[in-house]
Amino acid sequence: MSDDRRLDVLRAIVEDYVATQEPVGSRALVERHHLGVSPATIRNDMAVLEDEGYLTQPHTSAGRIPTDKGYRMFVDRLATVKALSPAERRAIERFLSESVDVDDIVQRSVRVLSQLTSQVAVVQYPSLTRSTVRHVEVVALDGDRALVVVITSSGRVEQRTIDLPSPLTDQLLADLRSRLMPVVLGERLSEAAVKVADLIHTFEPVDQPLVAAVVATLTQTFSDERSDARIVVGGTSNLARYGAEFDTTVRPVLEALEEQVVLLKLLGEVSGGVTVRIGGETGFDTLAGNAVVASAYGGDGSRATLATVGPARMDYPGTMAAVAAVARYVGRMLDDA
Amino acid sequence: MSDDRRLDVLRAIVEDYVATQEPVGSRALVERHHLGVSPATIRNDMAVLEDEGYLTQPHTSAGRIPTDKGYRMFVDRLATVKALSPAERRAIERFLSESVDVDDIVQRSVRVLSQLTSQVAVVQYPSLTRSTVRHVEVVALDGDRALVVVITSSGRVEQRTIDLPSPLTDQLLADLRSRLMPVVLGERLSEAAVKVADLIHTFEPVDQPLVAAVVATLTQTFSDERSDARIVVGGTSNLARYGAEFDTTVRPVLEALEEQVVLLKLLGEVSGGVTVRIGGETGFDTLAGNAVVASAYGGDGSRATLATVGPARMDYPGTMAAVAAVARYVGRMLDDA
DNA sequence: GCTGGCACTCTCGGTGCCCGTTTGCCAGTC
DNA sequence: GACTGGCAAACGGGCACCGAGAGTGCCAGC
Repeated sequence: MSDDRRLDVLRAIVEDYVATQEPVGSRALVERHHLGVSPATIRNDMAVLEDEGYLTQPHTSAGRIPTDKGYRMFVDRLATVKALSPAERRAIERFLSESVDVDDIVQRSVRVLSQLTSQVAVVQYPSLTRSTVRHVEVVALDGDRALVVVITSSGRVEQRTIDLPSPLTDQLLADLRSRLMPVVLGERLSEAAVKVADLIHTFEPVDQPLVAAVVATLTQTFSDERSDARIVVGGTSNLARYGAEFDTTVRPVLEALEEQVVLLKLLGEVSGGVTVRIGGETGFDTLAGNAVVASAYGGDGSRATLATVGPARMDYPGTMAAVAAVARYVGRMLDDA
Repeated sequence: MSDDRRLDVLRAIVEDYVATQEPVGSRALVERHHLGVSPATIRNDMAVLEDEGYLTQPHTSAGRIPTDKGYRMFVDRLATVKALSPAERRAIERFLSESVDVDDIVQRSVRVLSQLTSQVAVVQYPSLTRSTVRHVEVVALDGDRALVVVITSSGRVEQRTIDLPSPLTDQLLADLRSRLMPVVLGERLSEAAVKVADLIHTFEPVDQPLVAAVVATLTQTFSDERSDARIVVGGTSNLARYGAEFDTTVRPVLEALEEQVVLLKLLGEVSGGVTVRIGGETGFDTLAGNAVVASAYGGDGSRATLATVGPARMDYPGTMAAVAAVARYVGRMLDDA
């Protein structure tokens, strides 16, 4: 028996099932694909594929549908890459290039990604930790309070209000500014957090408590993971395409998408290019029947992740192409900015 | 025939229908509420209420369900105010008080509001236009670019990158800073936008193009509506409680919630305290069968709106109480900060 | 190794039936 | 005049039943 044909059969089943969303039988298969053999032969292949765990049948006398393992095989070895159309590329590029700031880039990415894939899109804000310090500002507020603002190379602005142990004099404020900037400018956030700590001892003992308060806040801001934790979700109305039972399929996904923890984990384990995780591979039982297509984006200054979440029975080549394309454009935009 | 009893009947029907989600018949009604009359009498009342447009029946031999007009009457004249339990109040207060910044406050508000009401919650960012300028910063970037940062009394930070006609010298930068701040500090954004424009002429003619560029960006930032347009949506998984048909009830709502335009309109027309809009009153056909409970929050410095969206058959007293309470706490927090 | 044929299984849609609920109406009562 | 009890009629939900259709597994034959 030819192994090649069996794989062809698996590919054909995945493609047909994705297209029709209905279990595919041996006859329909030979009719739609010119496999050159009879349904009976296909049935034998199917039986083997089922034994090996690539296929399953909903009930005894129905066609086969792929298992998670089947999809995995399809993605790894059977799918042919599908490039986006030039029109789609242009649309992505044009839409994203109208962004006015980082918030806007993220918003637009979510939108374009969900529209392109008809799935739920998830985009993480550009990472702070790998980016560098572009500016630090300390602003005196009323009373014994101050505002610390950090601006990073990725264009993000983080601010914190602090309660000071004593009032901030103009003199000290100027001092702080002039000494802070040279130390941290251009440093990676992790470096800056260290360097700024050394600064305390260069001030007069009287001022040290106050400086320490400012420095503590800065350190906290520099090493804050929260901006990584900012994740935007869009396209949830695409969940309607599930068509099927609401409570068993859509609801768990909606709930998962509202859990920061889940989102972070889904996006966190992506290192390089386009990664696909199917069903149990996501690490969440509630996402059974679903798959996540993710990709890192951006260079050192803004590295983070974006992804789509959709039914396991999705158009993998198309989705992967869309995710890759959006990741590429978003990365380019952020690194240019 | 007693008008009072008819209204009691309407109230009872709304309450029962909200609780059971099933059409309520005359017998069930007399059993559950001690109305002191027989089912037959109730039937007569029901017939009148139906004639007047407060009730309808899904089909000939089923119980009655309230119409939008029926809910409206219930909300306006029949609902008894339901206060939140002390435990709930404390929970809201504690959870919100842990917020570290404005982003966080908004996030937490959405969360607490959706959990409290088991509905979809929508919270608009505090308005910029009514708040005042706390700080303005101009930062020189590489080349001929600069970053303008505006910090407002409501704690929001807005930043813009600008391409300058000529390089920004240290001297000019210092000049800009020292002259900008006194002019705009404490001014309302709308005022500041005007005042800052007058500033151009106080600079040397050579510098004016560059200053003009900065001022233009500032003006734009001051009068930018975009931050009003930032709206966070949460609790969409509560839509699962609709139980019913997905495509006809849940999908339109999900789609509406992804449309900024719709959200803005829903939140925009709320002036004072808690406002309820039922079915067609929302102005969107796609929200038929749903109701929006909204409230403005915050004082002059941060005025904006939050709301919940849920099925018209909702627990109005409870939802209204929750919306009012969250609005109160959020407003307090923002005005303190 | 592939094929056609055949018996078997299972789902799905349609039909008919019964049951319970609720209504509307009417005649009777306080 | 307002309320009540009784009663026929309407209607949906649930259930069993049936036949059609699709698909499988297996086997004997090429």
